[in-house]
Amino acid sequence: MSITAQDVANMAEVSVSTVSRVLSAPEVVAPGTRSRVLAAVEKLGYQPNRSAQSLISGRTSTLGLIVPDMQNPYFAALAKGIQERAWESGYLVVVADSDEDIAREKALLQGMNQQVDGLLLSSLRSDMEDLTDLLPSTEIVLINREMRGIDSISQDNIEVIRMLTRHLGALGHRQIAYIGGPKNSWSDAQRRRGLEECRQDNPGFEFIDLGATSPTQAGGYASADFLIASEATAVICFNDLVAVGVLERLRARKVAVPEDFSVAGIDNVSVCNAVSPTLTSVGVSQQRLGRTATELMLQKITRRTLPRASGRTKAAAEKGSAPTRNRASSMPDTSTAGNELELPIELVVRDSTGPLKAAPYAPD
Amino acid sequence: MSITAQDVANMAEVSVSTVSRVLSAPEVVAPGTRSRVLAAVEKLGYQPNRSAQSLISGRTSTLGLIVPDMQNPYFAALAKGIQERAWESGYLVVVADSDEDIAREKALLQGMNQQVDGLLLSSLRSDMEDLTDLLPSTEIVLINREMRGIDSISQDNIEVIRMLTRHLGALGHRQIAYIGGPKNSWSDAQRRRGLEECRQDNPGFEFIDLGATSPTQAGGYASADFLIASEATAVICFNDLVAVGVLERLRARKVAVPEDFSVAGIDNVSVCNAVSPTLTSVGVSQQRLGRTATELMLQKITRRTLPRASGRTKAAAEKGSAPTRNRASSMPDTSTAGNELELPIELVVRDSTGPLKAAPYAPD
DNA sequence: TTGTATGCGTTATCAT
DNA sequence: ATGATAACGCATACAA
Repeated sequence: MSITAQDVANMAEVSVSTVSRVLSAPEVVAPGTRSRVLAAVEKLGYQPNRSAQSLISGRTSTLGLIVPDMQNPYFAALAKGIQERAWESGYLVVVADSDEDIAREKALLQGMNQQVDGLLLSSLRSDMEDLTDLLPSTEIVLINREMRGIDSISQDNIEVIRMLTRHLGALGHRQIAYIGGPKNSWSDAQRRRGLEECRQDNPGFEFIDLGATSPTQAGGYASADFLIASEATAVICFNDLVAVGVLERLRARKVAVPEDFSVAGIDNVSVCNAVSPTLTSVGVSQQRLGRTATELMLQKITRRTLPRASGRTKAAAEKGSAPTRNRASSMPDTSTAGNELELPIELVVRDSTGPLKAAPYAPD
Repeated sequence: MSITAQDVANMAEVSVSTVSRVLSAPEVVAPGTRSRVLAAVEKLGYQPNRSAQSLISGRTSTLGLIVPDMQNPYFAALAKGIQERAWESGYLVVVADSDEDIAREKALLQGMNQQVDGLLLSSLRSDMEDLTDLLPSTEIVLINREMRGIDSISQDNIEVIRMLTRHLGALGHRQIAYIGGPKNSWSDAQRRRGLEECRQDNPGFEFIDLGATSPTQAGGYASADFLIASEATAVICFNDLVAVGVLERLRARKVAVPEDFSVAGIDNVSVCNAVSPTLTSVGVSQQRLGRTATELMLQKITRRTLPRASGRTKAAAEKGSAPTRNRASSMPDTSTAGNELELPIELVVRDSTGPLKAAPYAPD
């Protein structure tokens, strides 16, 4: 840490400015001196002090990511994709876990805000206001949540429901239940919109609302009994974790899957292959989603030319370029303008869904 | 970002130094001015520029974490614990994923080194040399790997094997197989030592080496056939992911668990509850391990009084205080000196292990 | 108790 | 093409 540009300058017998130039604009310095400096850099193992660079440039080469739960495989995969893409562009990623706690989320937002060039926010529960406060100071990209005026990229949850409905319909199911997620979840709201659309498009179908549950295995476990008690022959779960919980409870109650019920999850996380029966699921690759979100963030950051001597605080808030809205979708999107990013939604059919055999489960 | 201490100073009609003092040593400034400054800070929403602070102090309030795979639930949980504990002390955590790639790991080591106050390295595969190069410039804590001269904290893998052996032995098993992990894995080496110890302590037992595999579900899937072909009635898997793969393959081959084989995993990650049969496993809580490692790291960092105007590069390398070695163990540890940290190892028995019913699986 | 001045390591501006 | 010098925002030794 203690070896500075001055040390290099001494060894190469040049000034610090030349050292700096060799690293930032090599072509402008004479080949002779350049190689001399480079040699010194190499020998001393000099690496510019990032803090000093940041102090001048106002940029940290660091991105922030806030997720509700790192242990949830969905967010783990997302984080992996983000970190990967960021690293390719020389960015580090600070990952923070709000533990599904909205107060903690706000604190993280505040705490990370100034130390990163941009904030990637995944499925957060915070209000609009909390975000708009930060907006002038930090670039923000929302993942799986859309708010007007803020860039975002999300899975097309309506299409997700459509695909699942079509799949289950093709298997003969007409009574389809839905186990929902947290009430303030944007994804859940979208999925319910999808259900509504499907209800109207498919008069022969019945969609049964099994209410909300926590987006975990435990939540699914607790909801499975509602499913058994319902008229449904198939169920769509808020996410794969919930679906796993449902499978577990169904097994405990000796209900066969997919013979008695077809169970489908959403997101297609890795655990789908680990459970038995393996779980049918649909979604975009989280890693790709993460990469794409990061891509967008990097564009925003590098596009922005930072004013060396800018106006006062409030001036920055006014720059408000028309925010781009992006949607990961398998269908052409009809939204406003800007760069549309499309990610393919994959439906992966596994053992937990099958043809409608008979009447739904009825205990003897 | 653009509001500085000068702005606050102007509003409070004091000098910048007073502003700085109010925040760092409030008791040394007159109550009147103090509240005046505080009011201005509040009103302006002033937050000190971290880069400027870092430039002076040489510390970044950031920790680095390198894991081989964030998607592996083991490392996800570990990262969660680390992030949590770090946040409590005002530290952010940069998480990087080497994707099991040793070259990438080296690059990450290099790249993060200077931007963090300390590096938490989990199960890395790098050579000793690569680390000792960094040692003078960064504090390092190894997790689940021990190297002389470097602080580390790990699960007591020998005890882990002992507990599993005792458990399986109590169920009547005498032929126990082991499916190992990566060849250069420190954990795997420890576990094999544990097996060796058990072999000597339990003359009636036979331990069967089923070789190495990748530490994934796929690895377990591929190894299960060796298990079936062996004399074993029970198997200990390198980790839970491998165990899940084994279960899957056994199911595919219509081998009943635990009737025909008892299957045990190591680490007790969350997926143990999701599979069927639920998986018996043993290990320390990853989150606690992460917290403890971070605790140690924070102690190292804050203990170190950084010399404002220090000697040259090499001088720092000489400080070499006797490194502490820590081990998470359920038994008192007899290693050298310093702070011994003990974490309880939990054995969680689930459905995948059971009493030896009859002869091991033999196809009709 | 408070203000002035200096320096942290780097980049950018201006001379030369 | 290169070197001196001035910021960047903050903390601190020293002066008052």
